[in-house]
Amino acid sequence: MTAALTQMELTASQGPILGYIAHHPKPPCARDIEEAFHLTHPTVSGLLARLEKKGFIEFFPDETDRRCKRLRLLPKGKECIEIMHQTIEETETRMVQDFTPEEKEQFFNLLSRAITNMGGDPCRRKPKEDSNP
Amino acid sequence: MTAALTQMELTASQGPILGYIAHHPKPPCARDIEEAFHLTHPTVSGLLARLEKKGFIEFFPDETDRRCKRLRLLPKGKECIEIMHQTIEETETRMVQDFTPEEKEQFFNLLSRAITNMGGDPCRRKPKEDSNP
DNA sequence: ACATAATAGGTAGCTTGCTACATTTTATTT
DNA sequence: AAATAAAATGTAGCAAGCTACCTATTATGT
Repeated sequence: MTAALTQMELTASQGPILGYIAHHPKPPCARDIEEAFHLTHPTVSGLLARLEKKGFIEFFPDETDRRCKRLRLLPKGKECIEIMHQTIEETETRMVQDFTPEEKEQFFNLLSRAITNMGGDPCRRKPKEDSNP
Repeated sequence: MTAALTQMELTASQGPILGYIAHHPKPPCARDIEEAFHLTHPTVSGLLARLEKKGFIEFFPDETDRRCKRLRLLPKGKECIEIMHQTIEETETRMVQDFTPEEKEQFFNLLSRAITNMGGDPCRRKPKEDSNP
């Protein structure tokens, strides 16, 4: 994934930010990103400043709240989203390439429980079902 | 773990470096740490400089090779090792607290294979056997 | 209505990761 | 033996994480 991002002049941290903006129903503000990624606001500030400087995103003012700066992708940013999706699918497939369907099921269940035991978010997304059962 | 380290005035990166120095048969040099942790030499340089400044370690010259600076723990550094060991054991126990022995076995096997599939080091240490089987 | 709280964001300065380039010492080659 | 290559480390400068403190705006409480 990092290799794919590097080719697009993005870093491992910047890529997921673009993904978040792309999939958010309404244009998010910096605060939304802080919560989604569990980052502090100075960190997000810097990330967004660099994404703006490189022409992936732009800021625009919220209509009612003059404190918020809303975020949207520029065309250069939108181009990256599909490539990121492909890369995620390829990578996840490879990770469990030699697992049987039962092993996949077991693995994701046990891993989710271990993450929960450590106090983490279990997982954002369910693993894909096998297309040939 | 980070909480335990913070109490000792160590960061999450500095703690494992102390552990490595403590368990290395001979006093290591910066190069050994680069390889063990897959870090670049400027990163290691900075870490060691801060550990030295805070009095956890000291440098001393290699007897035959004037390029190397060997590393050893100072008393303040040695005190941290046992606390780190305890913390690791407590944390690992908690992670799989509600797993049956069979689930533990399965989990570590599947996780090792997934890591291998991603091109990583499978694991440095085997999970502990149950003491009451 | 006005004082106070909470919220969104900015800036400074630190640690830890990196790449790229320079220096010193040791090892190799011819 | 001299030239060259390899190895260990240093330094500069960037990205991305953090805490701590500041400003501007909005929301709340009396």
